[in-house]
Amino acid sequence: MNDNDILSGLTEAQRDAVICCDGAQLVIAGAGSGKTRVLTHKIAYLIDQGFAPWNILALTFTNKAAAEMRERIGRLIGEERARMLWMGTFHSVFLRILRVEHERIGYPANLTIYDESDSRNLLKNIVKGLELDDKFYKPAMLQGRISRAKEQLETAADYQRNGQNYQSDMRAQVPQLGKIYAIYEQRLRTAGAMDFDDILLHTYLLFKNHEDVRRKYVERFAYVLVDEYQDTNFAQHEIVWQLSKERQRLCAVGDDAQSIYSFRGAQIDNILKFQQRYPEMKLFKLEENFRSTKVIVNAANSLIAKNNGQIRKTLYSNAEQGDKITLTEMISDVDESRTIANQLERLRSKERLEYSDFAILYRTNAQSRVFEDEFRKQGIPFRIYGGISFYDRKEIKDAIAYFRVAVNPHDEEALRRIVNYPARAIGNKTVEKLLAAATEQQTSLWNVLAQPQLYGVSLTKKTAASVGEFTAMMADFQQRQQTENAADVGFELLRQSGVIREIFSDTSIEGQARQENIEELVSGLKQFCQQRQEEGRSDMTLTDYISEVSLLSAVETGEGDGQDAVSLMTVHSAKGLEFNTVFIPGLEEDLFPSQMAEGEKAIEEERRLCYVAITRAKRHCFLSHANMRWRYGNMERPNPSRFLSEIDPSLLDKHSHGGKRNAAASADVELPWKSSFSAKASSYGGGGYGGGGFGGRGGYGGRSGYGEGSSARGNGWGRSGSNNGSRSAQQPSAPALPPNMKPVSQVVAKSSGHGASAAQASGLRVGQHIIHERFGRGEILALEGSGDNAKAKVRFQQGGEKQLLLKFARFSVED
DNA sequence: CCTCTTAAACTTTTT
DNA sequence: GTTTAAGAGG
Repeated sequence: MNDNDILSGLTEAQRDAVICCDGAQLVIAGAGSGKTRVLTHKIAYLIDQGFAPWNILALTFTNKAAAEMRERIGRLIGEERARMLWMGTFHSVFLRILRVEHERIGYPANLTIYDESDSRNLLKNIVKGLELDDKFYKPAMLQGRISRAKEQLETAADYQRNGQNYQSDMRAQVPQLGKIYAIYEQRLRTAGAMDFDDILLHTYLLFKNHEDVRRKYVERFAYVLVDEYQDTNFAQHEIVWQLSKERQRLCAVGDDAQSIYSFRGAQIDNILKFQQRYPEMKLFKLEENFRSTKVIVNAANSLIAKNNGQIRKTLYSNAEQGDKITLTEMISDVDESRTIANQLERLRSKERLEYSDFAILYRTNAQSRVFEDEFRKQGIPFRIYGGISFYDRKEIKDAIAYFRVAVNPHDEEALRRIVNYPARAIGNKTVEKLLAAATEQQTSLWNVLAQPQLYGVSLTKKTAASVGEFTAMMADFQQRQQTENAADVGFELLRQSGVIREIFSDTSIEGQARQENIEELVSGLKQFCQQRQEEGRSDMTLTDYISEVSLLSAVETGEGDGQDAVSLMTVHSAKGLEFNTVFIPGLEEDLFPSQMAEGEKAIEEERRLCYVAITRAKRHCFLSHANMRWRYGNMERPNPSRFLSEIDPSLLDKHSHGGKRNAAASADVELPWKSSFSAKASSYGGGGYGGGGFGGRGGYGGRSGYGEGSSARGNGWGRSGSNNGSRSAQQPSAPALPPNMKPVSQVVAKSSGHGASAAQASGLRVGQHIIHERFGRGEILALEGSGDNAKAKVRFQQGGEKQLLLKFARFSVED
């Protein structure tokens, strides 16, 4: 391997960034500009220049990114050498270091990691112990505030010293937070556990308080590379500085336009601060996008241009112009999923694409549901990324908790989880008693459990026997796991503890799923050991396994990437990926941008998120928004996202479906393209996307019959008057309502929202006969709900019983 | 001490 | 609509 091989195939801009190895460099790499290519080739180049692989530290944001980079580097310089690189996420690399240097920070080498739910449990427990009101001291909120402090490298002592924190805690109605933080920190320490933020905080403190240790790692890491620098938080920024300040052999790669993690403490201006901190640094910009068509790049540019304060750069594409971006207005979320499925199939056969060329990128995981249903119905293979992770399942958490206790018995959260699972007569009361003693005497729950009498806890004979048996078993495994491999100990532990018996005695459907999960976990253990054996490594104890598994994210856990399937994932998970065709549904206010996004800064982040979504597409991009969406068990009528009107309209091809917002909801927003759609939209009208949709979730969408031909069409929701004149061009056949056929919604609308019952609001009563526009004659069986949710249960002469949402249902009362 | 029922909260993104 | 937590009863 020589320079030419490494440098050939790079553009001039890329090559410049690769071969500059003196002093700090900041590479601003636009979406699709070959960022990973620069990083991998640069590492190969460094090794070619004489750097040893084990002297190079490359930090990424996700394990997946690290694995992919390692593989690509392996192809350049050979796998063996690639394996020797220090490459991984901030958390995994520094956890590894903390284990080695544990004595310096007063932690055991076998420290375990608390995930968010562990942390939250602990906080809940602390709040309870302090007898504070958990209405004000909400665990999730406390966790957020403590996390933010840790990201700012503030220890509990620092936190309490800083008066501003107290002010802010007073305002948030949690004046005791400083105390809680201090106790939290102490309890973590007693448990030999760290939360995610601690990994960074303690790394920082380690380097800060132990200059010799810092020097050791400065020596080791002759060259430091950081991917996705825009996603680093303050702690990460500082640690990088600790490691690179003398030699400044540092290369940071990032794109401020793709910063989407500020909610988690990422500071976009770390990139700006980078220039101040490393004044000699050289700036490189990669502005040519090699991924997407001109249309897609320009559309993304037009959107992101609405943001202030970014590093100036102009992303451009030399690829073909490409098709316009399709923007479709959908009737409902179900209509949206169906339409997208159809668009997908049409494009797939037209361009002979694979399913894996497609991705559905949504804002929230909850949105995956409708697509799941629809794709299953149509037989479209799909794969959902994220959501409930494998490691979030109860049975897996339980099993892992056993592993954690075998590794680190003081791990309180894990211990509490398993001490009475499977049931072994160590009930809540006993645990409470033991825990109280442990907290009071500043020791771990395990210590008290192992020697209750020593800590002044008296137990009944029976309980004491159970406790003794349990602690003896776990103590045995704590010994064994130090020498035996993870697969053997892990399985034996699950068997001996009774977990296997417990899981496999349940033969219900759910029970079988749990069995499969446990089997998968065990085979994962085996794989873990086998792989390391093949690599000639000796680190395959449960400790090694646990520390790896605790830092995996949902997106990274599943396999089956080889299957030909459509990818369903959140925009966040899609960062760094690319697809031939991308669908972005749910572009609606309060969804994308999220309703949680308050203030201009938050909106800008949502806009960057949308930018990320669009730039995942290589050739085709479909945007859509629905006029009705089922959320939290309610039907909502969202407005189109502001982002849609921010994209250069000349790059959009706008379509609309029949169903329209009703008068009440549509008066406010006038879509810019409302008046323009006409001819093109009709091509969508013909299919089967007609009206379809009355009443509850079960009723609308495919189930109760869309595609009933023309009768259903044009009879969508509340197309009454004020809405749109232009529509008539498309649907001239929309009949005027018969005089007596008033949508009840008009009645309901007046009195809704004040808890008026269905009966009160509509003036309807049980037993009345009605004539429904589509379902015909029927009798009201029941009225329920109130306001917008008022529903009537109606039995129709043809078509059986249906739930009608009075707000939308169109019928008349039979005289 | 366990299990079943009912109430409540909560749904943005993740190392 | 969903999952999770607390309460009552066995």
